[in-house]
Amino acid sequence: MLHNTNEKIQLAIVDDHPVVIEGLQRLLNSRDYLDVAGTFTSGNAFLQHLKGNKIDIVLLDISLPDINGMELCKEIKKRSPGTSVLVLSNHSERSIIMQMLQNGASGYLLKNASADELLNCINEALNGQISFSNEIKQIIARPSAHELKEVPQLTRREKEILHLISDGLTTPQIAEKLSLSQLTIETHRRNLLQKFDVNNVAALIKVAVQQGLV
Amino acid sequence: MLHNTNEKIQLAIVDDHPVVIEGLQRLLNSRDYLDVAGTFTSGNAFLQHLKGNKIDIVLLDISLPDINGMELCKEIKKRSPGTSVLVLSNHSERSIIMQMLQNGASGYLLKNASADELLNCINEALNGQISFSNEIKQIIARPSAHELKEVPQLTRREKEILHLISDGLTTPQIAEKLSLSQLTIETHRRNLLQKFDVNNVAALIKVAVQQGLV
DNA sequence: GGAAAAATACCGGGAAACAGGTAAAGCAAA
DNA sequence: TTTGCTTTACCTGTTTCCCGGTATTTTTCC
Repeated sequence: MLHNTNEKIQLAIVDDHPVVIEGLQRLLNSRDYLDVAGTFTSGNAFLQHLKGNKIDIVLLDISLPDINGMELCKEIKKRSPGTSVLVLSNHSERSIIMQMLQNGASGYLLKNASADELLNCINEALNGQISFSNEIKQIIARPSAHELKEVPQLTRREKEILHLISDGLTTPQIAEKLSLSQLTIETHRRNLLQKFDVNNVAALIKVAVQQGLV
Repeated sequence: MLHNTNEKIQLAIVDDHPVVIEGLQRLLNSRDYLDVAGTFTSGNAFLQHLKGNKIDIVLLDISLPDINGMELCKEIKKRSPGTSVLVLSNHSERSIIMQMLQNGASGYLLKNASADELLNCINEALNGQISFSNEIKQIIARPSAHELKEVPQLTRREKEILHLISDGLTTPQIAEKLSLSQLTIETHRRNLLQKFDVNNVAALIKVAVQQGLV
């Protein structure tokens, strides 16, 4: 995990604002254990670079001109699982932070984080750690009322049918699989829609996935 | 955040195994800044306790006899946002960890974590921090290939319609809202199903939510 | 300016889903 | 034993969705 002391950490920067890149370079070049191996203003350029070069950690903005930073993060982890992704962004929405984490980011800071905080997070991420700035930690630790909304209590059978619906099975298919009448499945569907107070399956599955039920 | 030195941290333990509770109590009672204010073998019992008592941090198992630990976590944060929830579980699946985080947990350790690690996480969580054991950090930092699956590239209109579908609007409703023909919406729906390689809206919305598209 | 992608719209048909209602059997808990 | 919940199943009717295909216009990009 931690590198030999005679071998510099290969770090890359991906941001669509050259001035941000320049500022980061100035800050990081003064650390003799870090080598700013490359800077990129587009996601595709960085992905190309990853093909022939090993990068230990990348400082990644989310808003990029070509690829969505969330997808880029995923692509980076797919192509080079050993590369740590540290998000450096102005987006402070909890849902974005959680999604970046879900997509494989090792850390997240806002662009207003201090230099010390950035370096600390870089070091922690290089040690295989999940690292956030304190500000991000407090955002994560404070879900909104919407995020804490209670889900209905489902019976065993309802859960089973909800899973099957979310897997894309139709009512006839579920009936066959469970050896039940299609009319039985229809009744269960109706009961699920009523419990979640939605009108159709799209809204049902959206809530169910968001709440971790499927 | 950090308490006065003359005031003990009120800590609670919720686990359905009395032997686990006892072991934790032995460990924690030796720390003079902690007060094990209560131990509970059921979620409801703890929620009752929360009504009249302030708890700074709770060590929470996920598998409980009455309430699902994920729902319990949500309920705790809803009723007492200032209470930190530190999950102590045998479940090491990344999806469970992420969902507990999403539901408001401030930290997560496996039950095989060392005493030092547990105490360290308790202290960090009390400082408003998100804290994990090193083992959990490595699980989070390593998403599976399934979790990194690429989502199709959607056009601007497709994204818009996908959002509306996930909000539960029907084809006629979307057509009216966007001032387009129902047949146009039908074509967009068909294209979305094809792009995601699914057969119906349930599977479509499931993937879209999981991938953070809606 | 041209090519390609995106967006719009159409057609017919059948299946699935939704909506409103009802009812009985089985199971679990008090 | 009783009560209440869960599960199963039925009925009719309407609406929506999915499936197979096609075509033209608009917009975007090279």
